[in-house]
Amino acid sequence: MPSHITPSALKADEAGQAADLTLWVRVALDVPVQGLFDYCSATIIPVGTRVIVPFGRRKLVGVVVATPAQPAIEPRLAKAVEEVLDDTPPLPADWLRLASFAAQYYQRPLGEVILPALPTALRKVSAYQGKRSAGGPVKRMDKRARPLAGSVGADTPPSLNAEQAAAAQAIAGQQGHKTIMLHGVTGSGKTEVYLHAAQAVLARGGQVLFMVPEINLTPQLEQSLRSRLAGIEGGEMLAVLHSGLSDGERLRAWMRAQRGEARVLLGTRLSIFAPLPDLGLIIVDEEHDASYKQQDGLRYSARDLAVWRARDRNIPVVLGSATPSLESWNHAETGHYQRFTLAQRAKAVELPSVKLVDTRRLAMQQGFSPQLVKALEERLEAGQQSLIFLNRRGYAPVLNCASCGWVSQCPRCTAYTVLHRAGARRNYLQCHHCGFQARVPHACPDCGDQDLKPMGRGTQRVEEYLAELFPSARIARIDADSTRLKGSAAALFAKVHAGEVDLLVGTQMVAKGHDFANLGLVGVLNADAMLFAQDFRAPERLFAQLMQVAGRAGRHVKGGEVIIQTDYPEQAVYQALLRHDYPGFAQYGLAERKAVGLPPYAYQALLTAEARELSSALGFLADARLLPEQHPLDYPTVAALTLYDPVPLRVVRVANIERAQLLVESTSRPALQAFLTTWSHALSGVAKAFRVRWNLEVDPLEI
DNA sequence: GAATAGCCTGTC
DNA sequence: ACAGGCTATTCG
Repeated sequence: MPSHITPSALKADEAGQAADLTLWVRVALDVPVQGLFDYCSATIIPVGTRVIVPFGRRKLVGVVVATPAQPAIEPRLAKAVEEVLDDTPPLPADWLRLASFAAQYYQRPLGEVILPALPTALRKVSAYQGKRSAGGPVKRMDKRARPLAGSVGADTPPSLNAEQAAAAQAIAGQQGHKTIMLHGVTGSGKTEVYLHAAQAVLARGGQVLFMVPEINLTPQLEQSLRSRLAGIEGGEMLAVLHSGLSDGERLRAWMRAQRGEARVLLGTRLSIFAPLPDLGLIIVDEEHDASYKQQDGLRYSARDLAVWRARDRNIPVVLGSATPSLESWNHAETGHYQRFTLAQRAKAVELPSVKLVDTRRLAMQQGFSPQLVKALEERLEAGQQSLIFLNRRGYAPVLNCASCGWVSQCPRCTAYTVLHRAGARRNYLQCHHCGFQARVPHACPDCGDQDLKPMGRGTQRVEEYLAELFPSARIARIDADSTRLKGSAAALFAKVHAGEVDLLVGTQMVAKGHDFANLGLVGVLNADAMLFAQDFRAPERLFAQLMQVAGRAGRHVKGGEVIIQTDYPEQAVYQALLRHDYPGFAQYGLAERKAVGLPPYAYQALLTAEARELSSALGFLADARLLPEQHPLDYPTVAALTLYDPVPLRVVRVANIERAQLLVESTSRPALQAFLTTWSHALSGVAKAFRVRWNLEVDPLEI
């Protein structure tokens, strides 16, 4: 891709031939139309520059991606660029390469990748034209720029143990591209390795991109990065980028990254699209985490793009996790990634012991086994904290009529409504798929019986039961409901850290990041529900989640303990957890995947259709499936390509929209890619006829 | 007969 | 996506 005007156009210009005076730019626009749009310009506009162009009856911000000698359309049909937005430097060539790779790989028009990747102010015409635009967003930002965050005391890096030092040195000394897997249990000190390696890269003038799954859950990381960087030299070297920022803050962080003022960018998945001219190292912490996968719009994997970007820029990338994805683990096993293992906990506290409680023949009380209750008592007496982990919020997952069997169903979704308690007389039923809320009926709507019973339990009910069991214990609940208000999550966590809580009930929110000093026991309820989710990745996710939640116990107290209640203690996942044996679990999981031809031994894409009628969604998918047979000449001959039967989604109706999907699979990634390119272009035509919305996801995480 | 919802087309 | 124009349809 040329980064300047082409020689032929320049020659013509010099020669002064009237016909050839015009310069041409090829512009990417955020419209769901395949292709790029050519405009003429009187001045040279470098590739990577944003421009305002007329498009139909409106104006749009676009990005110049090429400067062709001749337009692809009849020259007199082309319009002229209206305004060149040069308040930012042109987007760098490597950034454009990343965007066009993502567009190709995820089967999207280039403009639909490039423009949404920019801060909103940089892609809105109204930010540059009109009454409130004074000088454009960048000038306005620079004008009101104030010094960022007060100074932080520098801290001295702790010394590394032998394992940490080996990993840090390998990363720091790495010349050129390499993907390094850092496999280390919770508390083994991965963060220290990242920080050491990052410092080495900073010292030789590189920028570091540090990605985490969710930034709000790791405030400690931001703090330690800040204080560590303060020790290097003056100035504010850290920028933070995530979706929780306001538009202005986001623009600021983005500009500081592009201008090279920020030397370390700490961010969530979207930060993979930040321009970083001196990028020298990418770190992907908790690389297995599903948050790296964007779930709407361009469905990219920030982890996979990080590996691509690092290879493209010829720099190292570190993938860190206690429970790597099987995809990454397989790359390490086959030698594509270099693996470092941190086997010891850095602070010399041993791993918590894991116990499986076989619940098949036990008299359970409100979901609690006698063993778990006894263990809770003991920890209470010892003055230690306990955590009950349950991945189900609300009071009870369904309300049920004891006499006729009626269940509380969402009128808009094929799902139950969940019973929530919100104080006396304020209980309600809520659908966790569409948000629908209803009052709790006094009597069964079908038979009028007043005997309506909550079935099963969620965090609220567990909290209630614990209060009954241990009346003097101080209990807190942390889930999406109790942390809805801004600041309430931080307040709850602060109470736990301050030792004002004895028993903590929580969903996966408590599993990530937080380091509880006085936590001795973790009890896991209802883990089996996760194990038998239909998805083939369910055991992998369960293992990762339980490892993570288990890692909360005994980080500082001795004799940390994890009790998992299950009906299936013999399952490989639980057996591996007993031994803290991720490699064993991974080996087993990979063998299973290989035997049935699932990823990483096959590549997948998922076509999803949404329509008012299920028959339209299924009809669209059925026709889509027939396309390659009907037009064999258009399609590359793809060996080992399977298009499965269209099937309704497990939760088929959400908010009165019916959903179905079709899985495509191949043993060859290039073959699958070639097929998808032809196929996706043909799909829009079929979709129109069926009046469906559709989405094609490459490398889906859930199928 | 005009008001208006749905549908088709083009966007350099 | 979005705007514009076209047509089928409904209502006073």
